[in-house]
Amino acid sequence: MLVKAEVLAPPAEDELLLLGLGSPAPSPSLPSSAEEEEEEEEEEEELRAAPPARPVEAPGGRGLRRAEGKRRPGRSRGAPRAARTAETAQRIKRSRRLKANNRERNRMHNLNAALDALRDVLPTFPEDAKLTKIETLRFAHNYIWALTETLRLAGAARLGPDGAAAAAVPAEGSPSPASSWSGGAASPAPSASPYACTLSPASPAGSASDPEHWPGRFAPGPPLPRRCL
DNA sequence: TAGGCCATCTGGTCCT
DNA sequence: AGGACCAGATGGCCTA
Repeated sequence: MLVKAEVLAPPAEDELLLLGLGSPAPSPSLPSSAEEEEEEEEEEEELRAAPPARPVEAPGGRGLRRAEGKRRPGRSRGAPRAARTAETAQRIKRSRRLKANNRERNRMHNLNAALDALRDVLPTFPEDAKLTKIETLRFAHNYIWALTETLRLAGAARLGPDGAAAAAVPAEGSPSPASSWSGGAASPAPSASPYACTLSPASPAGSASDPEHWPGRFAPGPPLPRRCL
């Protein structure tokens, strides 16, 4: 998956253009590590091109005073200072963007890893069925609700028919975890058996008349979802 | 082929 | 200033 995305990621031609770099042999399919390397190189290039104390930005070239005695050879052929400054600014901007992209990518990878961890603790059938992100979240929500109900019922049974509310268990009528789900849609009906199909993400999710709780392939009744059911 | 899902990029906003 | 977070846009892959 990750590999696919990275391999198929379009070559950042515009980046190279913006950077004004020659052609650093950009393979159309840059693995992320290579990409990062390239970015680091860009960073270095940037630093080389525009170190913080670089006098280019200083008006009047104050910073050059030091070397003012001898004119730097060969510089005269370069782009005008203003152009170079603009180019440098653009490079810095671009570099920051790339860094931000990297962080964002990592952030999403972490998020996906957490989602995978969540998938791992959710019972699915067949075993290797992979829930989508939204399915995972909904299923987890419903699953927690079902477990909570189990505890509650078990507690109630232990305390006898009088039904004193079991400690640490949601009292009857208290909002189930689903109460704030799907934009405040009603929680799973207490009367509905949440255990009818615990292995299905669809199990306890609200009443059949609640479309918010039965989205897409989780909708009750035929057709059966291609996964998990 | 349309629609769903996904990864990534991007610019904006908020926080430290 | 820089990083985290977020939402919109985009494009690829897959399935019905």
